[in-house]
Amino acid sequence: MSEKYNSKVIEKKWQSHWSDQKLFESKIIDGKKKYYILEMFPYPSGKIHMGHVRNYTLGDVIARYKRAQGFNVMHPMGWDAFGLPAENAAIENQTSPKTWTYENIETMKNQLKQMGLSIDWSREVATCDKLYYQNQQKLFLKFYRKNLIYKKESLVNWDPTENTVLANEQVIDGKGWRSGAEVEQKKLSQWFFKITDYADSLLSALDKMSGWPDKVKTMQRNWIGKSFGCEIEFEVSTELKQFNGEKLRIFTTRPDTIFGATFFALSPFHPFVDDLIKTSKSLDKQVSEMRSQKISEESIARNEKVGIQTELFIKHPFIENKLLPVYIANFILMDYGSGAIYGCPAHDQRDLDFANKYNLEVIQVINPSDNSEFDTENAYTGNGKLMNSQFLNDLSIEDAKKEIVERLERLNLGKRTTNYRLRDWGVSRQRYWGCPIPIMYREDGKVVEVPENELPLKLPDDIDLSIPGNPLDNHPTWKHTKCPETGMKAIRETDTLDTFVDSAWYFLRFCSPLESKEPFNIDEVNYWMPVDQYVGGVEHAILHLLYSRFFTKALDIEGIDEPFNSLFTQGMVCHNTFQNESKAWVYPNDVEKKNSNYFQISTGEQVVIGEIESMSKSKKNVIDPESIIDTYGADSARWFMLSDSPPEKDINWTDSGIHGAWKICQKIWTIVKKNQQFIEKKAEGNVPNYEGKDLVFMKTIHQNLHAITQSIEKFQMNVSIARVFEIVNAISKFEINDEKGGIAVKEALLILIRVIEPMVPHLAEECWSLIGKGSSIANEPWPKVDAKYLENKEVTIVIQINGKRRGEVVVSKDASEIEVKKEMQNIKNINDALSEKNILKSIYVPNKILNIVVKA
RNA sequence: GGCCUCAUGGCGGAAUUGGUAGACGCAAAGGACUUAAAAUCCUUUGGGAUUUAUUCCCGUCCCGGUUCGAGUCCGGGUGAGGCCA
Repeated sequence: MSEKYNSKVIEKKWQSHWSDQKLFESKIIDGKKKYYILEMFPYPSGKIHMGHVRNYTLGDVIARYKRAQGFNVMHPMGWDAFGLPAENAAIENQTSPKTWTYENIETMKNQLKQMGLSIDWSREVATCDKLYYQNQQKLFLKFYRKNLIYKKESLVNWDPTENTVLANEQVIDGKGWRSGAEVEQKKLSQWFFKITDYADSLLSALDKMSGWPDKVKTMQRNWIGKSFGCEIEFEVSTELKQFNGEKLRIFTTRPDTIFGATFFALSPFHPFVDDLIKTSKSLDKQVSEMRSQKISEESIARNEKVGIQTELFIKHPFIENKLLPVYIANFILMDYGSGAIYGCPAHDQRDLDFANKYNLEVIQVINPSDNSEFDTENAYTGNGKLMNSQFLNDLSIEDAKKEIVERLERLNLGKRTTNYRLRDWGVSRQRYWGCPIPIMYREDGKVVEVPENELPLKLPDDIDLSIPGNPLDNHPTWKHTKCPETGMKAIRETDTLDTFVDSAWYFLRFCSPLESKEPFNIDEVNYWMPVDQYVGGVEHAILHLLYSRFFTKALDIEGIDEPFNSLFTQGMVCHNTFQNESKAWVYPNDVEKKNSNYFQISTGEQVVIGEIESMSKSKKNVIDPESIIDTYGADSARWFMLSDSPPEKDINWTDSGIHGAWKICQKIWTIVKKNQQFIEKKAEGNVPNYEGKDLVFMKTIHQNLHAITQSIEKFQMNVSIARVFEIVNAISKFEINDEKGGIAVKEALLILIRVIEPMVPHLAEECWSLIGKGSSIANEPWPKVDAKYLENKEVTIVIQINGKRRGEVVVSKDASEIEVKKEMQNIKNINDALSEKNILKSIYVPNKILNIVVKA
């Protein structure tokens, strides 16, 4: 019994066994119900971290559980392998993005294998493989021909020192991350996917997606941001004669407040402003200053609203001779609506803040229904009746909206519209390590597709990343080509695609990863799609998931409207941060606790314990899964990830947690070992009718089996782990008195070993072979709950008096209220409580509770 | 600032969706085994009171409401977290 479970040896053994047997490779099996489980594929950044361990363990539990339930499970894995970090790493390490990426894939694949995941590695794809991006280029052309892709001018973050476009994450406090230079907003011609064509369908489908968390659906709804309102055209009136009489269009959701309009505001990025700044040097300067500040919805809501007054005025369409001053204001987004508004300070907080700052008129046009006083600091946005509004007076807001829109339409000044917050998806990246865009620009000015038979349009290997700018553009020869049709000279598109494009269809590619003619094989897709369960981080709640949904809809595959049937978003893995005296971050495994202070082991320096944050390389608060797996085993790591906290919540990594996980693995192995020969001896035989404590024992086992099954279905892995503990505790406490007891323990152990397999598969396999079962437990079906153990002949009824628990009685199942009351009379406590009281009524919930309402 | 989510012992968290609050684990304390420690096993563990038992009072962030009955539903507040290209 002193022998210990050696995870290192045993885990290796079973991993080779699974791989030799090709146990988890999947193919179409007609007539068998499929189950496609997918976890978000990782970016090959170097090594896996605890977040991956959690994500993939959760997915693996589902994969193995569904397999046991008799599903034909597909559980693939791949690599989101294009992206900026590879270019940075390549510069840093004097290597190429390709070498760096493939080396990381190799490392991380080995680490994932060490975790014992039931992955079908025969379906592995990497988005940087030319077979993958070749097909992506075909999809690009397909969408291009469907008019779902177009080019337009759009703003980018421009680093003037490095002459380079920066990604959002490379802009820190408005400065370039490497150069420290002030980042400018520069206009560049870029490719866009017309996701807005699908705005309505992406929005309305959410209502039917019951397998998605409400939180994610809400985020997507808000992101799409559908609103009803109208467009109104206003006429400019000014001394500047080139602008006089020009038309400006606005979008508003509150056309009813038009009589409260007291000013007009344009986004600094409005095309009109481009012309306006040409008229004045000082205006030009002020506007470019305003343009350099990044505008987000958050900053608009929080920051001070400032404006630049222009020489323009706007004619009010319904009030004769009324002119509204036109400002260029920092709180107007060019991307939302039409980049212009009229301001109605009385009933919009931003407008009121602005009006107060510039002493603009405030005209109340809504008479509050709650009779609240008119307030010059807080805009009234509630319900009410119109006032000060000519023909709209006394109408409700809804009626006023209808009336004004009708009038505007009749006068040809405006029209009813639906507006979306969602913008088209800009996919151009001025980078090397991405999918090349299969387009060329011919010398006659025509934009031409690269013909399909010339695909893949490959990335060149000989690039120089040390030169600032776009490496493909800098390459001496790559971009120069000829139009295959006309022989004319042409320049290739040197931008590459956003990596979100790569991940917008990988789940389709997994269905037929080796298909060479087309992006995917339609028969395979028809069998496997949609993904039954998708598991990943909530940080992808919007972009990745929305883009994937867009791709799926745009591909127009019959019968497949949505890619992911069910979605589960797991929480992050967190850990304390540590900083030494020079404020440098210190790895937690380099920290020891002495008394109540913390010290860095390598230097002896005292360190300060910081916030508990999501594990990230930059703050070094990472625990290396490799050393954990080495010390405690993959099963312990998996167990820890599943136990205690609900999967959707963030967890803190603790040493005591992993130690506890290791202990229970040892304990399970010990009790199986203890009963090993016994089980073999009593190997077969009919299940007896249990009585007495044997029956109580079997009830405990089956009730917990039932609970484990239910909680896995509900993604409550922490609860199923708790129930496994109860089974283990019950078995180790159980005393075998006779042959029946022995059979009961055998039955219990077989259930235990089967149900732990999704969580700790190596341990389960080892126990399974220990008790003389052949083959792999992964092929065994999930144990069936025997209903007879769930029913009780007797139930405990709680007796309440005035809602307070005063005792309990044990009666036969479905006993009547009269029986319960009869039984109740034997309880002194209750009799005391009822004496000299008037019983007003009693509420009886069969098999649960009896509540007696009394009055003194 | 807007939208969304959450709040239960020393800690992570359960609670059949309105019906015995605190399952299970961790930590802690006491005991057994041991020369000792580790490991393992057993016991106790929300707070308080007392007549120490089928006992009573309080208790799920705070205030109020609905209900025979609220951790769970409704209104208001406080605090924490997420998202806002």
